[in-house]
Parts: sequence; structure tokens; C-alpha cells
Amino acid sequence: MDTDQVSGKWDATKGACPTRQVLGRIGDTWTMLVISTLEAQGTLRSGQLKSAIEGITQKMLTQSLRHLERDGVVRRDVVPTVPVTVTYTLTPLGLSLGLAVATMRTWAYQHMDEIVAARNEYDEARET
Amino acid sequence: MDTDQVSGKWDATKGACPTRQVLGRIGDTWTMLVISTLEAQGTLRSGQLKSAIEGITQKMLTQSLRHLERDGVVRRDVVPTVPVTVTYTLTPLGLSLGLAVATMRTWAYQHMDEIVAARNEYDEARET
DNA sequence: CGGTATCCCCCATGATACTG
DNA sequence: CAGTATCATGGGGGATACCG
Repeated sequence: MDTDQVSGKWDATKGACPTRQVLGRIGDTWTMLVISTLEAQGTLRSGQLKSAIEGITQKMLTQSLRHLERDGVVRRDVVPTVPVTVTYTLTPLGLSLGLAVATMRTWAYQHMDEIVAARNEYDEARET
Repeated sequence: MDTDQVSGKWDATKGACPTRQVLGRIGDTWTMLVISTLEAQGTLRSGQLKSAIEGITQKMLTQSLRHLERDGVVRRDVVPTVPVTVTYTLTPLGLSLGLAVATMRTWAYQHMDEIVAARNEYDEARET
């Protein structure tokens, strides 16, 4: 049980650590799904992303994409057609993040049943 | 519900998919840190967790732990001393999740600098 | 000590309408 | 089609006080 100092420099449990911000960004519901979708389907237009991710509003989609663009995770390309065409693509950094996100997604998929079972058991033990 | 399925598999981009709930739970800021801490340090008391995770309030800690307990990720043990002693431990399911979370954490560590650089570049390009 | 209950505020988010 | 602006709201989460 060593401490979890990867580099000895930063500790993610401390508020000022940049990783905390990174994890916070990743933690965002829509962000994960956006990355997942781009990873699975490659370059997509804004509208395609919107219809691919059920329930996301344009506002949230744009916001997520801006954040990801700022972090260097996605690249935004504008083609000056009329009407304008905008596409989003994962950068190399984004692709590497996509792999990590895929790991989480895979874990969720593989253990979904266990979790649902655990929830049922927990809930049943409480309603009586 | 049928629309939630693609080739017999669940699609995480659909709202009703259980993986979405799982990812949502994982996405929670504190939850990730709680799992990380338990993974790194093993069984801990409530107070130890609270002081290990900078900035978390008791309310949020308890809430996170309850959710994780419900999902079968952590086990809660109560020793009837006076005052009462409560410890939390990752279950086998929780340990496997811990590995996935560690992957994300490692990614964050490794690419922190790239992200910070990307942000600076992005911000500079916008302030005139 | 660990947890619950209560109050309350504020920000993230949704809805809507509008521009290029 | 992609994005911005504006307003309203609700619930997430902080502070506090109190139980077992």
C-alpha cells in the first residue's frame, strides 16, 4: 500500500493539481460521449454528433466541443460553403484519450450486469 | 427501448443504456478520487478518506460512498466500538474499476503538460 | 466519530429566439 | 447548418446543527 505518487510531483487528491481539472473535464457526462463517438466514427459534422448523442442539446454539445478544442483534444475545421460546414476530428492527443475512455466504456459494459444486480440487492434490503 | 439497441448490444450514446448511468457515476468528480484513494491506500476509515481528499465535504463523501456501496464497488464495515468505527474497502468489482480509473489518472498525468500548453495557445489566440 | 437533516444559494442546464 | 444570446429554473452542493 504505497502512496499513489506517480511522479512525486502532483497529487490528484489535492485541489490545485492540474490532473484534477483534467479528470473533472473527462468526468463531464457529455464529454465522454463526444470522445467516444468521435473515436468510433471518425470525423463528424456538428449535426451528426448532435443526432448521434441522444439527449444532448446544441448548447451542451458546443460547450463540450469548445472545451475539448481548448484542451487540444479535438480539431475544429470550417469549410466556407453555404451554409457553412464544420467538422470535428480527434487530434493525436484526443486519440490517446479515446483509448483510455474506451477502457472505461469497456469496463462499464462488462460489469453492467453486476452493478445492476448489486443495486437491486441493495435496494431490496432497504425496502421493507 | 428497442431503439437503445444496436445489433443486440447496448449503445452508450442512448439515454436509457445502463452504461450511461455507470459512466455518469464514474464521471462524478469525487467518486473517481474516492476510488483512487481506496485503491492506493486500501481500507480506510471515513475520516481518513475525508482528510485524504482535499476539499470534499462530509455530505459529498457520504453520498459518493453510498452510491459506490449500492453499486457493489465498495464494502462498508461497521465496528460497534464507542464511538463507532466505520471502514470502507474496495470489493473485487471495485478493484477492477480501480484499474480502469488508474488508467485515466495515468493518462491525465502523462498529458497534463500538453493540455496546459494547448490551453495557453488557445487562450492567447483569442485575446487581442 | 460517522451520519442525517435542514436550509438556502447559485450555477449549470434547458428552452427559445435570433444571426451569419 | 452552426453557433450565440438571453432568460428562467431546479437541483447540486455548501454551511450548520443535531442524533446514535
